[in-house]
This record gives sequence, C-alpha cells and structure tokens, in this order.
Amino acid sequence: MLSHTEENYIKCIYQLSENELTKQVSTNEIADNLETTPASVSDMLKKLTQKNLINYIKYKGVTLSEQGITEALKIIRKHRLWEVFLVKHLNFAWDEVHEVAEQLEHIKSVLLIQRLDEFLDFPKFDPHGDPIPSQDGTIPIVQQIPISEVNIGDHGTVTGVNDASKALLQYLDKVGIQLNSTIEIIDIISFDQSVEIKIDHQKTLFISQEIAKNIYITTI
Amino acid sequence: MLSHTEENYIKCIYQLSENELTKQVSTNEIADNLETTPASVSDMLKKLTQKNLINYIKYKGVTLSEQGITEALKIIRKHRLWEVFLVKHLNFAWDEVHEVAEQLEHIKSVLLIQRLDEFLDFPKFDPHGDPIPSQDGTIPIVQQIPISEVNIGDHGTVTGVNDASKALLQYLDKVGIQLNSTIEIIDIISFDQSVEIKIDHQKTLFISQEIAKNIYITTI
DNA sequence: AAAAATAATTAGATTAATCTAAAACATAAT
DNA sequence: ATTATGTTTTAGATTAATCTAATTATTTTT
Repeated sequence: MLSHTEENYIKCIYQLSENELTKQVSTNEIADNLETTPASVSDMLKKLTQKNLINYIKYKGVTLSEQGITEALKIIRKHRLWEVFLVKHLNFAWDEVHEVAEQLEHIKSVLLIQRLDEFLDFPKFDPHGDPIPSQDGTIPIVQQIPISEVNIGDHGTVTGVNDASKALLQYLDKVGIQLNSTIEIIDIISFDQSVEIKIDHQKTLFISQEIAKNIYITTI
Repeated sequence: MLSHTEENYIKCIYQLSENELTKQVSTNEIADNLETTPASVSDMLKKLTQKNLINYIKYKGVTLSEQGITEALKIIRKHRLWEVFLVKHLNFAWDEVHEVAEQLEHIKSVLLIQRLDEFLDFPKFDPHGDPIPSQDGTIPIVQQIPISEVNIGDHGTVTGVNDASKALLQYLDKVGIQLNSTIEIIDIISFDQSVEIKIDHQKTLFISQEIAKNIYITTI
C-alpha cells in the first residue's frame, strides 16, 4: 500500500514523462513540480526503487517501472473520475476542480471507484478532455485534432483543450463550447485562418486561429 | 489547520462524550477507540491542549473546548453528508459506508461540502438516522422514540436505529424498513409486547419487542 | 490507612517525510 | 583539458506520530 506522498511522486513522474514513458525524468524537474527540494526527491527515489516502482540510476534520472505505471494509472483514473463528478454533478467550473481532485484521488476503496464510474455512466474523458484510464489500466486513444487542422465540412465532438489556462476555459464557457459539444466546420477564412464553426447544431461563431489551435475535436 | 490525525482524535473525543459534552473522557477510552496506545494518546492530548481544542487535566481526563466542539461538528457534518451520498447515489449498503466515509471526512474544501449538501438536497439525517450538523454547527434535534414506547394509532417516520449491527440492518432491509419509511402502529400484543406496524402505508408486519426497542421514529 | 491493582504519564526510540549545507558528479565554456 | 557552472546526492537535523518500558498517580480492596 502506497502512502499519500509516494502516490504523489509516482503521479508526478508519470505526468513528466507522459508523452514518452521511457524518458528519463530528472530530480530537479520532480522537485520543481512538487514544490520540494532536490534532497527530498533523492531520498524518495531511493525508497521508490526499493519498492520496485521506478528504475533509477543515480545522477541519470528515473523512469517508472511496469508496476509504477500501473499505480500511476490507478491514481490518474481516480483523479479524473472525481473531476467528472465535480463538474457534472456539483457544478464546479473546469478550473476549480484540480485542488479538490488532488485530495480525492488518494481515497482508498476499489468499490467506491467502481460505483462512481457507474454513477457517472462510464465516462471516457475528464472535463479537460484527458482520457480516463480503465480499471485494467488501458487508456482510450482517440484521434484528437486541433480545429485549426480540419477541413471545411468536417464535424466532430470536443474532446480536449491544449491550454489549461483560466482565460481560455472562461472564454469557452462564455461562448458555450463544452466538452462533448459537437462542432461543425462551416468555413475557414483564408485571410487570417480564423474558423467559422457551428456549435451543437445551433449558433455559429468565428474563432481565431490561435483558439482553433487549442481546441481538440474527435472526428467521427 | 488540523492534521488528519488531530481530526481523528477530536472526532473520537466528541463521540465518546456525545450524550453529555461535559463528561471527562479518559485516556484509555480514547486509546481503545482509536486502536492505539495510552502513551500516544497522552502525547496527542498535550498537543491538542496547546491548540486550545481541549480542556485537559493530567490524570483527570479531557473535554472538548468550544473550538474543539466546532471542529468536531465540521468533521461529523462531512462524514454524514458523504454517507448519504454513498448510500443514496452509489448504492452502498448501510453497513458498507463507514470505512470510506472515514477517509472522505478529511477532504478539505468548504465549497465541496456546500455543493455536496446542495446536491443531496440538504439532508438532515444520515443513513443511520444520525443528525447532520449544519454549516453553522447547529444540530437538528428531533424527538426520537423507540417503537416500543409509542401507542396504538401513533405514526411517524423512521429516523434512526439504535444498534448498528449488521444483523439488524440486514433484517430491516429484508422487510423493507428504510430510513424515512413511514410507520403506523396498528396493535401492541400484550402477551409479549410485540408490535404490529404498517410500513409506508402498505404492508403490515409483526416485530418483536426487542426489534421495536431498536427502531426510532419521529412522531409528527 | 496501607497494600494491591489499575490507569496515566514520561523517557527514550523509531519511522516517514522533510529541510539546509556540504560534497560529489556531470556538462558546458573557454 | 581545465575551469566554471549547474545538478544531484549525502550527511546531519527536525517534526509528527507512533511505540515499549519504566515511573508516577489514582482508585480499590482488604
């Protein structure tokens, strides 16, 4: 059984190497990310090595072991399911959920998470569009493309945003774009590459190329 | 800000003196309850005294201070709201909720609890019939009477059970008595004091005096 | 009221997680 | 290739929570 703190380290290492799990993560990166000192990280890395959760070579950085990845996915699954709950049922805004989910992800009960998953109707993505690992540790892979790279006439549903800044999330709220909104590409303005889209078969809207780059959709 | 452990001690002291908050709670009682040693309790009592959460006289036992009571009620409020959530929305049985609620009660977020309360439609009692303290620390008081002490023709709703044993809870499930079930007293058999009741205006049932003693109703 | 039994506290260690300061190692620059 | 810079680890302390064993209080029994 992992301690609260060990879980945080494992999750941190996972996230710092998410795009390529073979990437060597450095002590300083982890220290910055967890807002602690490199000395503390060094100590913890030794401990996690003992528990076979990481592959660690002194001065060379770490990667997660098989077992470490499994643990990381469990934590991330819990985190993202709770985020869905907070947003869908407790009316939290996209940008308010993180701190609370950080705490909820450490609750230990297999039954709880199974039931929560069921209650939420087995969501595949969290409110930021990040995929929710399944109980057996598989991650749904979808072909996500930024709106800036699709063609006129294409359509799909919003499955993610690239930039988690409040400004973008607040803009999206304002114009009525949510996770799972359907998007249809009406026109692409050749002058500035801004895009005219139709949201949920209702209103149309022009978005700048900059914004189009940061909204990901899954075309069907 | 209280640590996880400090919260557990405060809650324990509250529960051990719930019926009469001026009662001096002994070191051994606390140690038994928290499954720790008297030595550890002694240490913690010193710390809680420093933080003005308890009134503590060596060798004489403790009571909660004003501030301690306030903190205890916050924790109990969270615990009981989570229990309602688990039973009503995640289909946990009455007797499965405790362990998980023990963890959830330590999550720190005022907004979370406000929203959860709202989502649950401001319940006044948890699934065991225990009252849920309000945000400002007041506890709804109801006139709870065991079924064994009411008269023929009286009616009310189930607001609690005295014995939290699995056997009783499972029996109640089986015969269809739940929290908030309406109960009408049809007859009291003078021979053995067993009681004939009507549940939710539907089926009637005989229950033994022993069971009648352990089901509390609130007459209206 | 003294002895025996019980309860509570202190003393001294231990473990997990953390820190600062110093030393060891690796990389980049001249 | 030597120096300078930056990164990582170790050494030594600290804090919170816990324990066992020994000591001190209190209560009960005779």
